[in-house]
Amino acid sequence: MADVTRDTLVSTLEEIALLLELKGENPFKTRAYRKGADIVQNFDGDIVARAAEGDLKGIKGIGDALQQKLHELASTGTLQYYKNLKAEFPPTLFELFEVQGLGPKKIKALYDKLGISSVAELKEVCQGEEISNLAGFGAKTVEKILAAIENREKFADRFRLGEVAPLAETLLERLRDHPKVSRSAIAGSYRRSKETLHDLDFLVATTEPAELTKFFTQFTEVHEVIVHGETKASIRLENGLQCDLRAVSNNHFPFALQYFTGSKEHNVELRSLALKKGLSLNEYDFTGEGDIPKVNEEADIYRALGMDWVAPELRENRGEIEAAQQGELPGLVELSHLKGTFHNHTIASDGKNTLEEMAGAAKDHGLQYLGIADHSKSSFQANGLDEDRLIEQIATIRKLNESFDEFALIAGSEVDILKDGSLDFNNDLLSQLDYCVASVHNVFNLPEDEMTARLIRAMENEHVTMLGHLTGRLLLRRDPYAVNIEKIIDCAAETRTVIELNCNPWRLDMDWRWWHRARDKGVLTSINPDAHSTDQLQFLAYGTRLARKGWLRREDVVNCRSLAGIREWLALPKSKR
DNA sequence: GCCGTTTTCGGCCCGACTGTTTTCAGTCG
Repeated sequence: MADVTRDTLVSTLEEIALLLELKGENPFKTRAYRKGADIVQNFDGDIVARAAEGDLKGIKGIGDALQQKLHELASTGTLQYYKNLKAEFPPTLFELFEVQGLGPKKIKALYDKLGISSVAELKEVCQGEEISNLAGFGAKTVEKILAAIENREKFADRFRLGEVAPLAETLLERLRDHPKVSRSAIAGSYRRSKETLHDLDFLVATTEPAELTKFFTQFTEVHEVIVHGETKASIRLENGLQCDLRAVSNNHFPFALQYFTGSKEHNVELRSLALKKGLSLNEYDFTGEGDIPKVNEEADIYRALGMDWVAPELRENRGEIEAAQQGELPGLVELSHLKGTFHNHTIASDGKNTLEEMAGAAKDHGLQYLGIADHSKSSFQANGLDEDRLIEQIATIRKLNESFDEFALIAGSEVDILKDGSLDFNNDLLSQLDYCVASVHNVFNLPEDEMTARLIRAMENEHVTMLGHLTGRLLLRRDPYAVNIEKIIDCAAETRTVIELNCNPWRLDMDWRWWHRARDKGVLTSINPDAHSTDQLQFLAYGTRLARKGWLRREDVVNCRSLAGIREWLALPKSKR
């Protein structure tokens, strides 16, 4: 039987939705599959196991038909309904959905009338005369399709949060500084702190919307203007990133901010709550028969619906609405709560800065302590330290600490977890350290049960304080290695091993979707930048955003403790932490 | 295909923008 993962279920439902669209099926049926895919994607729990056991009753949005199909897929590895649908169209046809401006109707027309079933064929036909005979495909449409094909080849579809954040803030500042702008924000998945983004959604409050959309399309970074209207414009920047601007009145701003922040699922819930109160909610206003609540800022909208304001990071329809109604939203961790951090490198291994420079940078960030965790000897590609060099580094750190006032370096190691789960250093040496981060840096391709056992063995070591970058993923580059995260969380709770939240924008690992569950089992985290240079301490900001997204509070994050507090905590036997 | 404190049938979000359609369809978010 094929290995069915959550991703298998999600992508199958999404493909069914596309196929049904191509067949011109009832759009609401299509939507039901797409919604189902979303529910499976975001389900908090082992949805694959539940599907395999046929235990999907009571999940809103997954009715009888989807339950049956998910069960068949999870328990047998295939889905006949999907196979039959898929057989009706050539497999390459799906590529066409990646071309901006092409939807199901146009793709169907291209396929039915001209037999186009791939991007290569589309490109060819667009360069000839034949396509102009097709209704709805005029000269401009053809030109746009060719440009979209070129963009698809040239630009990425998604971007890492850390890769767009500096640019996003620069552009926002430019809008904010415009004299006709009274309020401004970036909404969308950027505001929700998703780990990767498709686009940026800018929003301004202004009395002169047309002037602002024009201003926006004239930014020097613009590669092309995709749309440009009176109140809305879309541009593509030179790096391929799409940016949208909505210009609204000051009164509409809170509604637009709420609406364009999403997520879509969160908003659907909010609108249905509004309806129950006799109010209709859209991106501009409340409307309705009775009293219309006064709204000056976003929080007023939530208040009017009888709930607390929900931090944008939580707006994924994963329980935040119920919590907000009951006044039970968590007090989320903030960047300013961090008093120190672990997992940082120096020139001793593959870092760019010395101990002294890293310490100075940490102090500049207002931190009271900085944990040093250079690589261990097996990571020879990273110039990992052997036993002698590590012992020397510990001594250097102890000595340096005598020169600090109200600051300390904490001596650790990022010790490799070897293939069998044993560690790169023996316990004698590990016991001389203040703490230890254990990470996998090689043999990524073990079967899931072996990889899980490997990590569990490492966590069972009393000297392992925390697990580094749990899945080894590199966002948009390398998939996570196979590991049973539920079992790792259970083991972390039992062995009192901290799971790191690695802040490197390429990693952001463990994934935010697991933190709420881990937290509820008593697992602690450490927000670690994995800094290889002084400037990478800034990654703490990304990690904090993702920790918030995972519902984490100050008390769930060990490096929110003061220097005195963390020393006390580290001095405890692991089982008492 | 999903759902139900107005419904087990009849609804299901809709506005902005573009292109080609002489009054609106398709796409996107």
